[in-house]
Amino acid sequence: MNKEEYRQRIIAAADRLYYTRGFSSVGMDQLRDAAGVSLRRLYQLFPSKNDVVMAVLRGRRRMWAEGLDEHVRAAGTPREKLLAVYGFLSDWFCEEDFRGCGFINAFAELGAVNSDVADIAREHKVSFQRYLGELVERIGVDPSLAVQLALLAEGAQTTAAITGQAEAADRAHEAAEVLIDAALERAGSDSRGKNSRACVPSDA
Amino acid sequence: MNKEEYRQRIIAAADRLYYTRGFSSVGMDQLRDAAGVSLRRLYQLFPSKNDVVMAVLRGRRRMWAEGLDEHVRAAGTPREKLLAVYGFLSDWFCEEDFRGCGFINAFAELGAVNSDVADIAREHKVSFQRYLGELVERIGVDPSLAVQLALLAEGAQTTAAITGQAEAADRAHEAAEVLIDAALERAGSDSRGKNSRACVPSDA
DNA sequence: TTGCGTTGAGAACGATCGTTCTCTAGACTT
DNA sequence: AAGTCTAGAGAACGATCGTTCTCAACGCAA
Repeated sequence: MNKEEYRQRIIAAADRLYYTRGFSSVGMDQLRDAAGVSLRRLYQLFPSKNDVVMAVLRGRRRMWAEGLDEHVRAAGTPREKLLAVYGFLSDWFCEEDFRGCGFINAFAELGAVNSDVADIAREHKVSFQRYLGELVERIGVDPSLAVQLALLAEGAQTTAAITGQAEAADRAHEAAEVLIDAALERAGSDSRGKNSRACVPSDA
Repeated sequence: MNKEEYRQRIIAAADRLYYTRGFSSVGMDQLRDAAGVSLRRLYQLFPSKNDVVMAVLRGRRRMWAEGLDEHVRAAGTPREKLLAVYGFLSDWFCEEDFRGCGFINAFAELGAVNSDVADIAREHKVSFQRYLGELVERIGVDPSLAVQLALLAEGAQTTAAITGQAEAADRAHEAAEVLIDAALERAGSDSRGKNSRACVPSDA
């Protein structure tokens, strides 16, 4: 087992522990036990706990982006791709140990006293908005739709985490349909002439 | 200065400290200094730190509900009342020390290891949904609109907190308008006959 | 085999934190 | 004035935690 394999073992164990119990309530000793490595090796690979935390968050960022993109790519039309975001959320919310967005949690717990954590949380959220922005661009509607859809997704994450309602993803999906279709209608009417509040079928 | 005044002083100081720095990074000594009371009196009024935390959260729940209701009552029509929620959020997000929803933060930091905190966070979110539910009921549309509007509000809170974009409230407001009007249209067409996807002016 | 570098196990250290205790000074009662 | 109760200041205690250190065991080259 080489250095990189040890790193991954540690990160995987830390991710599980930190996600389910929070960062500050998991000590390095528990992490050592869970990862099955010695404290010596742990500190050799990660000079401080903050390094573990950041490695976990970076790993989570990558996993999340890849999982989302995979889900979205499987969808057909641009409109379906946008809606696939909420399917991705729904699957995630139904996982047994779901406990909200790791970056929202990290920001809430450490963001005020740890700017590295605050930064990566911000980057994660901004890049999600950007990702939605690219999908929105393809259907040629106002970019502000991307922010609206992001708000629904963020809200679904915190709602599902705190209240336990995994259906939040479905409500977000329904709302997203309405918002997308309204944006499409508006784009359609704008391109055909100003001030005409046209009535276009929602599956246009 | 009587017992109750001391309690309020302590809760006010704790609220400020906990909200801006998180719960676990604020010690009882700092709270003592900020509140200007002796450690003895502090423990006399709150037998443990958890009691302070819970008192802070209960106070925040009341303040939040009152502030929101005040804002909503000032609005005229039921539709405007629903939209006033996002005006309330906008004002809040622009406050200098805004750092997200205190209950989301508390849940993220302590929810996994402190069921009192998890419970009050859940209660807060559920009662917000219920509050929106009552407003939605008055305009006679599908109750699921309340959940959708709640998702927008929750999403705006985390987005504004993490990315610093106070405009999230405005985007949520715009999205809420679209969702409300779509629900009104749907209710209108349902009451006039089934399967007629009628085109009703959005200010109906 | 001897010597050297590495590793694991876990003790040790220093800091922090929640909580309690001590000591002292002042207020109030009789 | 003497005694009693209360309260403030902060030391002290015990636990926890991040981090480092010790020491013995092991692998391995010469």
